[in-house]
Amino acid sequence: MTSESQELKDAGLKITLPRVKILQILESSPAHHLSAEDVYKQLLKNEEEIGIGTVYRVLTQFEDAGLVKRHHFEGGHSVFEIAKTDHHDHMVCVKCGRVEEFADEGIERRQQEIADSFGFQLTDHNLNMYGLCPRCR
Amino acid sequence: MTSESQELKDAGLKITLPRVKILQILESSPAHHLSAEDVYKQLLKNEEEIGIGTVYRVLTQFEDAGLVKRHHFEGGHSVFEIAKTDHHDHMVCVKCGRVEEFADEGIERRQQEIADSFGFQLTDHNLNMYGLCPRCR
DNA sequence: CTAGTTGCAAATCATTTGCACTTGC
DNA sequence: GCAAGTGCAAATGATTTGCAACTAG
Repeated sequence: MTSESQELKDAGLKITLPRVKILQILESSPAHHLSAEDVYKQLLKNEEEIGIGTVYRVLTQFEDAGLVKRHHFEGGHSVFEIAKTDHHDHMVCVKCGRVEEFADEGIERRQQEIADSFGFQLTDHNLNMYGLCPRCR
Repeated sequence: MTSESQELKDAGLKITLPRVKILQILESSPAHHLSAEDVYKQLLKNEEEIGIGTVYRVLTQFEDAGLVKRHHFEGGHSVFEIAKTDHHDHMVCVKCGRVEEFADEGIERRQQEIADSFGFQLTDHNLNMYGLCPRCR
């Protein structure tokens, strides 16, 4: 059994061809953040007969199962990212769409302090920065 | 001249009925963050003959003019907020929806340093924290 | 076998746009 | 008066869904 199949099984999902293929794409893509359309295009390139509707369905199931994380960046469409990495934040190029990931201990700590000062019990947080990347500026 | 008219004038926008009405709604609404649909519904309630297309056009103009700030929250649609206050971030209660605004000079500075280290020229950034507020926890 | 899954196309939702008709200045 | 602004409806782009055919267990 492939590692993808095992992951699906562990997540409680039936092992089907679309799910395995989409999981492979998410895991093997050099870009960490893919839109549903990106995944679909990659499937077409691999000559898989999988509809865009199925791509959305599978990605949503993966999200529910905790296999991927969905982000709503500015600019209209959602992007999906494999959820096995540690917490990190994002810096998005508004021109070419490139996404850089970073984590900063100081910011994390300060966020917690601020939440504490308001009496908030944090469940999640995200910091997104937008701008021009070195290549686009 | 009403204060709304003056604000439009200052922003370099022609004073038209849709713009004045929409600005009034944004300023008088108890909720700080409104979707285009929210604004449209409020206009209908006030029996104004303003189309949803115009609402989107006006909100986009307001954004360009710096009168409002657009946020992309989870769930697909954008929300708009009057931009009279300085930059701040948001802490949202996932239970009651309450939104606390805060600004932290240390975090702001650190964000800029991180962007610099990546060679990014920032145009915008936002930090959203989610959790339970004191009343809900 | 049969409940879950998929492909496809049609439907939906948020948002944008083309165009003929107003309106602000 | 005329460019800018608006209403409306049709177009768009992203995502969802209904349904008959298909497949994993």
